[in-house]
Amino acid sequence: MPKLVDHDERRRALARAAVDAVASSGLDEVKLSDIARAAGVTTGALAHYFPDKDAVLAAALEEVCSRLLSRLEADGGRIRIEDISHALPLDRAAINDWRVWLAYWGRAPFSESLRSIHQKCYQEIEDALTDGLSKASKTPRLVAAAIIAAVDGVGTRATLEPEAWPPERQRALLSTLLGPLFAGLKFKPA
Amino acid sequence: MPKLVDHDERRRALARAAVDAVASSGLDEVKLSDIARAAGVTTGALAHYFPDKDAVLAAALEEVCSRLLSRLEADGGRIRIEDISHALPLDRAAINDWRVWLAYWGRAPFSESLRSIHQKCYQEIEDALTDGLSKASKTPRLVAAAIIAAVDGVGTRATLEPEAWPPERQRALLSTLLGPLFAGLKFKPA
Amino acid sequence: MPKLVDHDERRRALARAAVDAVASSGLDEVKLSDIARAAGVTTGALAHYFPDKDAVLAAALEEVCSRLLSRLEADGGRIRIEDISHALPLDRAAINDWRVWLAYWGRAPFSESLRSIHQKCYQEIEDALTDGLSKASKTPRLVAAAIIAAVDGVGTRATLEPEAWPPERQRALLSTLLGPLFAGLKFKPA
Amino acid sequence: MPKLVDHDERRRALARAAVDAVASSGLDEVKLSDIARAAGVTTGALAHYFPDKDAVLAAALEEVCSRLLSRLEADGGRIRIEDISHALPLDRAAINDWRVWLAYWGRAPFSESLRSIHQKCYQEIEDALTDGLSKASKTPRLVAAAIIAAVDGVGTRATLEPEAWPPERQRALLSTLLGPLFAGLKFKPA
DNA sequence: TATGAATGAGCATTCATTCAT
DNA sequence: AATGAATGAATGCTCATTCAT
Repeated sequence: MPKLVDHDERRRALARAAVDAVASSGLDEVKLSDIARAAGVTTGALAHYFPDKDAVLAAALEEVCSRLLSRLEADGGRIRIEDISHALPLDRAAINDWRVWLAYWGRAPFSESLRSIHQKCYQEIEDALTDGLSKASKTPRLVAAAIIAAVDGVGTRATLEPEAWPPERQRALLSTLLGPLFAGLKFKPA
Repeated sequence: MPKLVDHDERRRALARAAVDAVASSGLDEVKLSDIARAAGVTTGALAHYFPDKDAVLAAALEEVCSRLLSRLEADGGRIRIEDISHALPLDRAAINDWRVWLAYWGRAPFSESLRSIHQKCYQEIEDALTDGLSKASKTPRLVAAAIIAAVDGVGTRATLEPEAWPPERQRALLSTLLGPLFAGLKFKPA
Repeated sequence: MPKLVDHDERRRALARAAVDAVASSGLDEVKLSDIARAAGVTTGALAHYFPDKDAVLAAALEEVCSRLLSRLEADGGRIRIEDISHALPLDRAAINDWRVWLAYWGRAPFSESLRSIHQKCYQEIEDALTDGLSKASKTPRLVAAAIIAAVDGVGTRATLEPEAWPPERQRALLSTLLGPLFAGLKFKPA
Repeated sequence: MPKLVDHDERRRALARAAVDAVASSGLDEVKLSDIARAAGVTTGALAHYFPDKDAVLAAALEEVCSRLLSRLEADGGRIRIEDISHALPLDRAAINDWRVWLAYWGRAPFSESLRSIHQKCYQEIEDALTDGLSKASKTPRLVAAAIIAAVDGVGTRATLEPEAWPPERQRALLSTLLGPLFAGLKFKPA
C-alpha cells in the first residue's frame, strides 16, 4: 500500500505555503516554484492538489480569508471597537496577511472566482456584525458595512505604510472613526 | 523647447493609455503591447519615453493619483462630506481609476518607487485636509487620516462589488461613517 | 508455472488496453495513465510488466499485427480477393486497428524495435501469400507484394476518410486494383 | 523604417524547415526548437508566423502535400505508369517527404485541420487523374482512386523498408499492380 | 503484486527588450 | 522618432518514472 495522505489537509498546507510565498514575493511575482519551495515540495507535487496556478492562488486567498475571520471571532454579545481592532494589521503575521489580502483586491475585478471568495468573506463578516447590531441600531447592516469600511481603510493605510502606523496609532485611527459612530448606538450594558 | 513640451505631453498621453490598459486587463496581465495599442503606437515607441515597463506602470500610477487629487480639489474653506464623496468610485471613469488604484496597493509593498508615489499622494491629501480641519479639531491630522481611511474603505468595497454599491449607497455609507465624526467638529457656518 | 501464464495473460490484456487507448487518443497523445485506466489498473502496475512506455507501445503494435494476421488467415488453397478484403478496415473494430497501425508507420522509421515488428508482420503475410501463389504466377513474391500494397493503399484511404469509404466501396476499389491482376493468374478452379 | 520581410515567403521557409525537422526527428519527437534551429532562427521568431506548434506542423504538412503534387504534375494527355511512378519515394528527398507524409497519417484521425489538408490533397490528385481517365474508362474516378491506392501502398512499403525497396523494385511493384489495370484502358495514342 | 504520491526534467509559450532600418 | 522583426530568458504545465508502503 502506498503512503496515504489526507488530501484536504495537504491542500490546506500547500495553501498556507502559498500565502507565505505571496507575502514575500508579491502576487504578481510569485512563481509556482516559490510556492513549492515554501511548502518543501516540487512543483509537480502541486499538480496533484490543484489544477493550475490560479487554483493555488485562489486557495491562498481562501486561507487568508479564513484567518481574517478567525481574528474577528465575535465574543458574542456586544460589539466593541477593541474587538474589531483585532482584525487590523497589528503584528508581523497580520501584516503579511493584509499584504496578501490587498494584493487580491487588484485582481478580483478580473477573476470571477476570486471575486466570489471575496464576497463570501465580506458577507460572512457583515452578517455577523449585522446580527450583533440589530438591537443597537435601526440600520444595522449599514453600520456593519461602515465598520468593515473603517477596518479596510485603516488596514490599507497601515499595510501600505507600516512604519508610520504602529499598532497604537492604528487603534487611535480606528477609534477616531468608529468612536462617534458607536457613541450613537443604543447598547445595553452587557 | 517646443520639443520638450511635446515630449512631456506624449509621455502623459502614454501614461493615460497605460491606465486604460491596466483598467481593462489588470495590472498583472497588462502587456506592453496592450499599452502601446491603447496609445495607438508600437511597443518600440514606448521605449523612447520610458526606460522599461516598470517606468510605464509608475507613470500610470502617477496619472491615477493626479486624477484622484483633482476630484478632491477642495473648494476652499469648510470641508463637507458631500465634497469628499466626489473621490468615491461613483461613475465608470472613477471606477476604472479605483480599479487601477487598488491594483497598485498590492504591488506597492514590493516596489520602493510605487510606494513613494503612493505616500506622496496620501501626504498631499492629508496635508490639505489637515489644513482645512485645523480650526475645527484638536487633532486635525488624525481626523484627516480618518477621512482618508473612510474614503478608502468605502471605495474599496464599491470597487470590489460595483453592482451592490451604486452611488447613493456609497454616499450613505460614507455619511454613516463620517456623519457622527463631523458632528463633533467645531465648524463655524460657512 | 501457473504464475507465468497469468503474467503473460496480464501482459496481453495490458497490450489490448494500450491498443484501445492509442486508438482513442492517438499514438502521440496517449499517456501511460490513459493506458492504465483503459486496463483498469494504475500506472505503477504497468511498471511490473513493461520496462518503459516504449515497451508498452511495442506490445500494442504486436497486438495489432497479430489481429491483422488473424483476419487474413488463409482458408487454404486458392487466394481470392474476397478473402483478402477481410483485412480492410470494414468495421469499427478494424478501423480502430488500422488507425493504430497507421500511427506506427510514422514512428517506425525512428525506432528499430517498431521497424522490426513491422517487417516481421509483412514478412509473414508475404510468405503466406507467396506460398499460395507459387503455382499461379511466375513471380509469386512480386504479386504477393502487390496484394499487400493494394490492401495498404485501400486501407489507408479508408482509414483517413472513413465516411467516404464504406465497406462496399472499399471492396470495389480493391477489386478494381486486383481484379485485372488476378485475371492473369493461372489458378486452377478450387 | 524597420526591416520589412515578405511574411508569406517567410512562413513558407519556416514550413520547409519544419518538414526537414520532422523528417529527421519524427513528428512526435520534433521540438519547436528543432524547427527553429533548422530554420536558423529562435523559437520566439516562430511565434510571429504561427499561433502555436500545431499550426507549424499543419504548414509542414501543406508543404509536403504541395511537393507531392508537384512531382505528379501531369504532362497533359495520356496517363502513364512511368509518370505516376515519379510520386514514389525514389530518392533521398522523396523518401524524406514520404516519411513525413506517413507520420501525418497517424495523426490525421485526431485533427480536423490535418484531415482537411489531407483530403484536399487527395481530392486534387483524384480530380486530375479522373479527368485524364475520362475517355479511357467507364469508371474513371474509381480507376483514379485505384492508382492513388497503388502509389500509397507501394510508397508505404518502400518508406518503411527503404533498403529492401530500391527505385527499380518500386517501379516493378507499381507496374505489377497497375500494368494489368492499364491494359484494360482504352487509351488512344497521344 | 499493486498503489498513488512525489519527483524532476522537458517543452511550448509568452513577452520585455533590443536594434537595424 | 518610430517601426516591427527577432531575441532569449523565464515559467507554467505535463508526465514518465520511481519508490515507500
